[in-house]
Amino acid sequence: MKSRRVKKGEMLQKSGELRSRIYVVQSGLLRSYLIDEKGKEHIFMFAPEGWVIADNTGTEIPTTLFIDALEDSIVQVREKDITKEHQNVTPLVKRLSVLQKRVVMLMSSSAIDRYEDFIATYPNIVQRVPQRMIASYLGITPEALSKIKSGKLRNI
Amino acid sequence: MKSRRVKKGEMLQKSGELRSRIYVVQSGLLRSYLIDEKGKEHIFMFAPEGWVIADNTGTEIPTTLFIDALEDSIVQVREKDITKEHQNVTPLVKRLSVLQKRVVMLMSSSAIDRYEDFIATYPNIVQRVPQRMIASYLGITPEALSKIKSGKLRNI
DNA sequence: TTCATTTCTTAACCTAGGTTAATGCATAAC
DNA sequence: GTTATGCATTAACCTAGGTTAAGAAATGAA
Repeated sequence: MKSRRVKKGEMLQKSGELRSRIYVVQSGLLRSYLIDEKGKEHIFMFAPEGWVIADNTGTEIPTTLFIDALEDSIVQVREKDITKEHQNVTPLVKRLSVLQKRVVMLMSSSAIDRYEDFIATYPNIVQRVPQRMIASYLGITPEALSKIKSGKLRNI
Repeated sequence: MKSRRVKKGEMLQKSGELRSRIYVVQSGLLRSYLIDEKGKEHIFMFAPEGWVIADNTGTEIPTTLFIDALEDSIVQVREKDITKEHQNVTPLVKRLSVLQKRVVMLMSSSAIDRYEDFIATYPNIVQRVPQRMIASYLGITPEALSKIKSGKLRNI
């Protein structure tokens, strides 16, 4: 079980790769994100200590996400095909459940509600990453996030 | 392995239940959806022949979705805890990948692009369900979908 | 069949959030 | 130190998509 030191800003995976790995974060902070056709960056998830980050691992589908470090980090790298890890279905189901909630939020909640949910769910990430990345995770612009924080945008 | 006949409109699972099952659709069409705080319905997924539909199965998390039949259907009901089905990790990973794409689309694409992607991905579902359900799946109103179809809303 | 309910579309108007641009701060690079 | 680059905020303006409402078409119930 090898661990690896990653410097802030270092890229662990690029979109389009065929052999993706699973990264278990032991310390620090990683993120996965994509770049759309217009060149815009969208953060898919943050992974602080204890979290797992991966993308299509164990399928023939090429990766669509980039993974890099937002802080100096130590990560455990699992080369193994996720489908071969019989015992680890539960984290998969948990990730499904997290993703399901994310879809639901994106479909049914305003940016304000999503922001409040984000703060409640990831209270310790808010101070560790720039505002523009939180905006990116929420699916809004940094300007809109500023409006929300200053109360210029209000839920009815 | 028991199969069950379900009449159109019949409810298979209600939000809030603790023991959820896995439904494998053999014929017909199921959907899962949620109802938000404002009482609005949001379709989470459609499941035609061959698809699997489930919600937090194998976790302690209560279900958040309703599941019902949009057509008379025959479904295989699996009572078994999803985590116990060692060999079936691949469908889980595939569902993760589908959900991941859904999040990405909701974050980065216009309603028009999402509609076109929906048609390309699920060509045979479009004719089988009412427009308002497609709108609900896309995260827009039926009125907005009408605008899109009549060309009154256009991508730049 | 008839009446009622739901579905789809159109139109007028409205708003959450995007875009553009300017300004003040931080970092980082030299 | 100075200069440059990136970050956050604000403001003016814009637009995708929501809301409300009304009419036509389809579906269902009795």
